[in-house]
Formats: sequence, C-alpha cells, structure tokens
Amino acid sequence: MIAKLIEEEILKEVSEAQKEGLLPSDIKLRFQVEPPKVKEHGDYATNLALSLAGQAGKNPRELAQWFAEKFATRGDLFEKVEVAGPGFINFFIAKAYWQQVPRVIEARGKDYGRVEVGGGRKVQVEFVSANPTGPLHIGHGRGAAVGDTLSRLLSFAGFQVEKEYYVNDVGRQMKILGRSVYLRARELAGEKIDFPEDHYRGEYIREIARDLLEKEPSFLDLPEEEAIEKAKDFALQVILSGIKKDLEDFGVTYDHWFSEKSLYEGNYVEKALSFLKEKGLLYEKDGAVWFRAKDFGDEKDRVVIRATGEPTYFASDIAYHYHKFFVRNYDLVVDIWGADHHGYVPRLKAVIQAFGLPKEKLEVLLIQMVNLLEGGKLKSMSTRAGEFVTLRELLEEVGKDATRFIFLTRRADSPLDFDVELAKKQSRENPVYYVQYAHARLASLFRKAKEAGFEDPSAQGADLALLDTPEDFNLLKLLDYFPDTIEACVTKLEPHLLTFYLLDLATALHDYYTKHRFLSEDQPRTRARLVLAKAVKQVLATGLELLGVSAPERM
RNA sequence: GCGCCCGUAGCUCAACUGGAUAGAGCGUUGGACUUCGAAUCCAAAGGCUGGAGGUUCGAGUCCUCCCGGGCGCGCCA
Repeated sequence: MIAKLIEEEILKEVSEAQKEGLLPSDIKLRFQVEPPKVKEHGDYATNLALSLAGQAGKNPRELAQWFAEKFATRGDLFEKVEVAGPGFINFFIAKAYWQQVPRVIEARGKDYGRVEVGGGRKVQVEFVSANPTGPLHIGHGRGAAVGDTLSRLLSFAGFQVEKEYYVNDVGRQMKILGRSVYLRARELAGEKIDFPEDHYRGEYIREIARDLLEKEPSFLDLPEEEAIEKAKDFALQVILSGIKKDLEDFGVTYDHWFSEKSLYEGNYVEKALSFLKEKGLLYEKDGAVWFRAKDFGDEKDRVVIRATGEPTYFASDIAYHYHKFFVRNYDLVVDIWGADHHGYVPRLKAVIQAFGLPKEKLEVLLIQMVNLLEGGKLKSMSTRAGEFVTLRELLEEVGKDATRFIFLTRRADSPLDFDVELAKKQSRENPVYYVQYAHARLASLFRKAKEAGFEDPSAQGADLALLDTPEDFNLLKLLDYFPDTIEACVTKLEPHLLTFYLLDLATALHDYYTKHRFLSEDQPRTRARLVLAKAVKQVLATGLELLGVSAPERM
C-alpha cells in the first residue's frame, strides 16, 4: 500500500515540476516504485528521475535531488529520502507508518486486501471446459485450480465475475461417445464386438452401458441410430454430473454450464456468421466458407463451413464469443485453455477484432502440462487407452488443499511436475503445510493467550510503537504489501503470485516465532505483539481462502 | 520447413514486465527444543542466467543469429 502512496506523491510533484517549468508539459510518465534488492537502498526506490531525464534533457541526479527534497517534506511517510547511484530515489519509510498497519487490518478485517481495480466491470472466466466424454484428469485439475482462484481474486479486486464451463455437447466426439456406450451395451448383452480403436475404451464406458441397460433393458431393441442417440444423451448426462461432482469436491463451482448445442438452437452460429458476412469478412472457396483471419494477424484464413455444409468447431467458437460479447456484454473475457491449443489463440483474437472489439477484451491463459510423478519417476498417461490419473483419484489420495496449492506453486504457463508421494508428505517439502502450519500456530497462540488472560486483543489502546524489532518490521512490511499482491495477481492474471506471497509471510512468521515470544510479563508489549499476530492470522486466512485452501485452527 | 513457449545453483522454481550486489525450497554439511506447536528456525557451500553479438546510463528480462527442449501448424475437437 505504501507503494501506492509514494506513487501519489510522485504524481503530485511531477505536475508541480511542470508548473515550475522544470519538466516539459508533454512528457510520457513511466516509472516504477519497488522494493530494491539491497536493504541499504531503502524500503522502496523509484527510477523516476532516470526515466524523465532523457525527455527533459536534464541531468538525472539533479532531477532526483529536486524531487527528493520535495518528498522529504512528508515526514509522516518518510524517515529519509535520498538520491543514489545514477539517479534512483530511495525511500526510507517512517517506522510509525509501518506500525499502524495492524490497525488498518483490524479495521478492515476480512476486507483487508480488497482493491478497486475492477470497478464493477463484468468479467467472465471460462475454464476446464473438458469434453464430456470421460472423467476429468490431473491436467484439468490444474486448469480448475487456476481458473477458480483467479476468479476469486478478480471478484476480491472489484470485478463482477461469472465462472463458466463450456460443454461441447455436439459434434463427432459426441457421436463416438454414443457409439462407444452402445457397443459396450451390446457386448454386455452377450454379443461379440470388435471394439473400434478410435472409440472410448475406458472402463467407465462399460459402467455407463451397464447402468443404461439396467434402467432401460429394452433400449437395444431400438433402431441403431435411435439407440446410439439415446446412449449419447444418457452418457452425457452421467459424465457431466460426474464432472460437476468432482469439481465441487475440488472446491470449484460454476455460475453457468454453457451448452454448445444451445448456440445452434438459438441460431447464434447463423447470427454470428452473418454478422461477419455483412462486414465482408467471409468468402467461398473450394465449396467451403472461409473467414478472413489473415486480415487480423492470423497466419491464414480459416474454414467455418465445410464443403459438406457442416460448420467447423471454429464456427461454434465464433458464435460462442459473439454470445459472450454481444448477448451477455462482458467487459472482459478470460479463456483458460490447455497450452496445446496455443496455435488457436491468433485465430480467436482475429475474431474479436473482426467483431470490432479491441483485442484486449479477450485474454487467453494457457495452462501448461502436468507431468505426474510417483516417487520421483515419471508416470505416463494416455487418455485414449483410458489410463490416466483422474482428478477424483488425486482428491482421494492427496486431498483438496495440497492439490490446489501445488497447482498454484508455478506460473500457469510453465510445465509442472506433480509428485503424488511428495504431495502426501506432511513436511517442509510440501509447501501447503508450511503456510497452514503458520495459521494453526497462531490459532494455538490465541488459545494460550486467552488462558493467560488476554481476551481478544484489539489495536485500540495498544502501543504499536513497541513493534520495533527487525522481525516486527519484516512482518509489518509484508502485511502492508498484501493489497499490492492482490493487485498484481489480477492485473497480470497470475494467481501463483499469491501462493508465493503466502509462503513469504509464513516464513517471516516462523522466523519471528523462534526469535521472540508473543506472551510475556511485559503487558503492553504482549498486547502489541498479539495485535500483530492477529493481523498476520487474518491475512493468512484471507489468502488461503482465495486459494480455496482451508486455514486450520489445529493440525 | 514455418509459428508460439521455454532454457537461471546438483534438482524444482522465483526475480513485481528494463533497474543497483540474480533470490527461495529440496538435497548436502554443521548447529538450535526444561519456555507461546521442532510440520519450525539458524549458518555454510553451491552461478559466466544455454552460447555469440547488438540496443543504452543499466539486460536474466528487449533485438539478431546459433545450440538444446516442449507444443502447434486439418474442411479434427
């Protein structure tokens, strides 16, 4: 938060400098305020003067000096402001500023960390959207963890968020699913079947066939086409409710389950395509209908209607995004896909621009692969053969908290090794317990404090100036930085930053714990430290909640 | 062949989008519990950021070319 205050000071003084003629009025303001790597350089530093010097034709150090003197008048914020190196301005924050942080946290409670970057804008996050042809596997789990946590963060940051799962319930895959179940049913009825290679071979298909036969023993008597259709509908419903259940148990719920089929039933494919056609962005060639993707930066034009008259998957996607932007009017749409779809991004971005929208309205997040390890060695997975670790198995073996947390310990776009053995371990190697332990430790501390007669310590009347050791300041600074972390997660769409932040905060707390005692004979100090502890506990709890991970009182 | 992503300590990863002396964890070695939870902490060792150029006050970060890896390049989804 202090960084925000510094930025405000900078903006104020820059316009002052312009008034005085020190800086030209048409400068491009680009600067950063960030904690320097070296302690000696202060709590925060800015490159302001360096970035302005060139434009103003001034010496950066002289410029920095001018600003430093202005900033120094804010004694309530800064203990010292100095010019260093080529023209950095280093800020040493006043102790009193840090020490009032727990007071702010106490006042805002669960809302501490909320930032208003969203401004009520309507954003849709679409994630997982796996074909409903089988259970979710470990890779989908990663997408779910990232999408759900990002959604929680966006809503915490003032966006109006809607979470959506796109159900691909039409097309060839669905037909194959129906046939797969139908053939297994005939097999169960005693027939010898030569099961096709490209059909779904998982054991779950047999189970669905068995259930269907039990429910409707006569369904095999139907004409084949009709039976397959019935098998498809039944399988879709069974698989989809399984997916829903898995996600719920993973802590993920959706606002909408959006059916691809409904795009056709509502004539949105037609509407979207004629919208493009009116703009002259479709043409016919070789009997097919093409979209002029190349005009908007894609490698080549793309087919939307095949020569057979059937629309492509891409046509559905055009209609789907038409629906997102023109029917539901989202201000921002975030699509979360597997990284293997990255080649698809330019195509869809082209569509957005063809719609006449700025391409920033669509953000595509690519989730890299998950490699499953068991005790350090790679376990191979093959979806087609029906051999994979399902999200369900992972939940049962590892648990929700560890699974979600581990999925968020990497940037989404870098591949992740998931070691099941390690994820089950309750040790330092497993980062989730490190953070949860910090929270449980504090909970235990408050139980002890209560016994010692410190009932619900409040900042009111506490002397927070007693928080004056290096470890106190370490914690106070991190607490102050929490809202900045939330903002960074949201503006960069990188939820993993929160995970790293929580690990830092837990480290600082554990460090404090071994160096200092919270409870002592010194009543005022005990009181101040308990206020600090309460603030840390609050932030840990808020952070874990955003990750969808529990914050235990005991473990 | 073309396009996108990646290459940072022995291993797994950070580095706040161009900032000052590149940081953590694991592993290794050595230490810390009669006191609020040792699922913890402290210390040491470990680096030419794959390589070579370039851009500027300043490069792990931007540009070019190599080397090595992943993924895409359908009238599939």
